[in-house]
Amino acid sequence: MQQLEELVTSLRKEGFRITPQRIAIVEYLLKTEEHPSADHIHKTIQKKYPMVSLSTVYKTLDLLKEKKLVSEIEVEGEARFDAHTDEHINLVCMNCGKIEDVDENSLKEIQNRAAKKSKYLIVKSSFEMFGYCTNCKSKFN
Amino acid sequence: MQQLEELVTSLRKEGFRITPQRIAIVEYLLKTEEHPSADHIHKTIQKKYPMVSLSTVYKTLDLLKEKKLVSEIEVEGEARFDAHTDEHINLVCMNCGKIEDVDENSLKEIQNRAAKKSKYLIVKSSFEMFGYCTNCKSKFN
DNA sequence: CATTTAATTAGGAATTATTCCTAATAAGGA
DNA sequence: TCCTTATTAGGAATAATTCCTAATTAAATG
Repeated sequence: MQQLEELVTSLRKEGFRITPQRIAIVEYLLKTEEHPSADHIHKTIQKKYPMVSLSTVYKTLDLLKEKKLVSEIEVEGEARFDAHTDEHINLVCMNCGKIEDVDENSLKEIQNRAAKKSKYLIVKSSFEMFGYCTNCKSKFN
Repeated sequence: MQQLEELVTSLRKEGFRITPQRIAIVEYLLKTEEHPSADHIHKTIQKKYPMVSLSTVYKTLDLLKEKKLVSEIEVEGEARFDAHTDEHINLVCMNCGKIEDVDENSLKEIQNRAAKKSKYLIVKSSFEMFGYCTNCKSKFN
């Protein structure tokens, strides 16, 4: 996801209104590496902007997903969001829930191969790995 | 997932009871290619065995997951199950919900690379691609 | 085969992430 | 500044999953 200014102007050009709620959400997503859930986003930005409702967070995330400005991954029945939209692997810690991104060049190639084999028209991919992060793995060996 | 008999004896050896409910669920999972949801499994086996409750389906799926006899993937807030437990790519049709498996040799290698880079201890992976299947894609071009 | 007992089940209630609904608000063009 | 209409807040509705408990039953034992 690009810079805040570019983003705002591009959304405005498409006829979307730039509200303080949207700015707060986008701003937070741009600077965090946490892969937050909707609820987490809501709680976090409420500290700074108390008047943001959870339903607005959901609605804004829908918009950003549609514009492909954020990507979504599902972890344990909960959606988590990320402004890193290139194809990458998400590593999910099964203990603390932390998610780390790992770049991997071959994903596009794999996607092409799968598309050819299956004859599906592929729109997006999601690569997840589950395990234990460096902090947590010592507890589970 | 192996044959029914092997499975049953291996579970029994571990002290689990072999109930008609569990047999029905395992039997169905072994023969279908549908990647059914818990609810779908429930509805399907109820035709043959009317006295199987949804909570038993959920509990049995938990057991099978723990024993790594089925794998789970999440699609649109719903878990779908598959007796195909080797690492593979799941192609999900965004129109009809059909899921197709595609084998891909390089997944293990990618997993190893990601583990090394991130220092995570990786337990399982999930590779999903979303798009339109051969039947549905003509409607969306 | 009858008895025992602990695992399993049915059924519904509780939980929880997400979506839906609507009146009130406010962004941005005129 | 005014007007139009997209957006929001807040809570109710929805739906998948988990939890709870009394009743059932698999299977070990004698």
